[in-house]
Amino acid sequence: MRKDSRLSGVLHVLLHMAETPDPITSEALAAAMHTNPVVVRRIMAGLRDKGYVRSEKGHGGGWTIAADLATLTLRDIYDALGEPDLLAMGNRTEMPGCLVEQAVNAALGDAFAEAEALLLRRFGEVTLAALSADFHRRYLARGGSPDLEHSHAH
Amino acid sequence: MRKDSRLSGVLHVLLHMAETPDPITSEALAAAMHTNPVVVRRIMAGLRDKGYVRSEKGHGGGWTIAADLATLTLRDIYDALGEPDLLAMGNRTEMPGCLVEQAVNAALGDAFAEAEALLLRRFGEVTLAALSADFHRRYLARGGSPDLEHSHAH
DNA sequence: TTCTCATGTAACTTTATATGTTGCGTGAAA
DNA sequence: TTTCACGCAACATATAAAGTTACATGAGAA
Repeated sequence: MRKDSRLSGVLHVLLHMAETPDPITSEALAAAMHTNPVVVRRIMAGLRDKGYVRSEKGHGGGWTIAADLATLTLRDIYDALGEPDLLAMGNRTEMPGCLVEQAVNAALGDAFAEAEALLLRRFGEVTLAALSADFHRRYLARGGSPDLEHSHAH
Repeated sequence: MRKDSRLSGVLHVLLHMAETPDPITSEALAAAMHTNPVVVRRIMAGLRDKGYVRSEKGHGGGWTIAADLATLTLRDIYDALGEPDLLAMGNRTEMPGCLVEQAVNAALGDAFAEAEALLLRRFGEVTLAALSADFHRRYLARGGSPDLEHSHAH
């Protein structure tokens, strides 16, 4: 299974948006992430529906943040993406008639459920404001020279 | 990404094998799991290499357990499968130059690492003997009638 | 009004991976 | 020597993320 990087991607985009009050176009965000504008719009659609971001068409249009980063958590973003699968493994069949498989499912299912709960709990503990603050810490630690530092020129 | 069910499948197979000292053919195991004999051989190959099971060719051949179920853990089986990915999500890029992405990776990476560690810890706590015992509990609870109970006739 | 910019969305392609299938070779027992 | 069963390579299928193309829509600029 190819790993799903939408959460990672959308957080990246949001933190960039947090650095400026001006709208940023899908194209600019896509360039920063080395991907396609349509991909950006696609992963942002869920966030727009939840009201976390706003999009404007036409000249001067683009994406802006529409929520308080101090209350938005990674969990909110994850949910807005449609709660994609967290685990790459699962039981072969749910609700099996075979008792052997029931025993296996019970043991694995418990572990899987715990891991998922742990992830969701962690997601719920991290606000976007905290993430942004961490970025600024790294920014200063790196010397604090101008935007070049967090640009994507490679 | 489609979910990986090899661990679930191989445990199912092992518990069936634990119910009899006689060798069981890939074909019989495949029938129990509603899959293909080649798939069974494929997921069993790693366990054979580790010495957890043995395979014999020819008449009366098939698979037998070659290890002590009381010391074999789900973690051992997981490792024998080649330690497949546990999580369906991951960071977009490892070692990014972008500080924003570094901050995102750090936050998500911590959560991911914790969840993986939790799963591996849980896997290490469950022996195949415990799994088998759980099956026998379920078997008795269900009335304990003959093999029909854990057969796969649907 | 007309042109340009930027999003919205559907449809298609690409890529990666688990799973399913076929075919043939090898060794062991009847 | 025939049959059984595994070993394994090669190919096919299914699914989902990611990338791409094309076109419609709406908003501001000229």
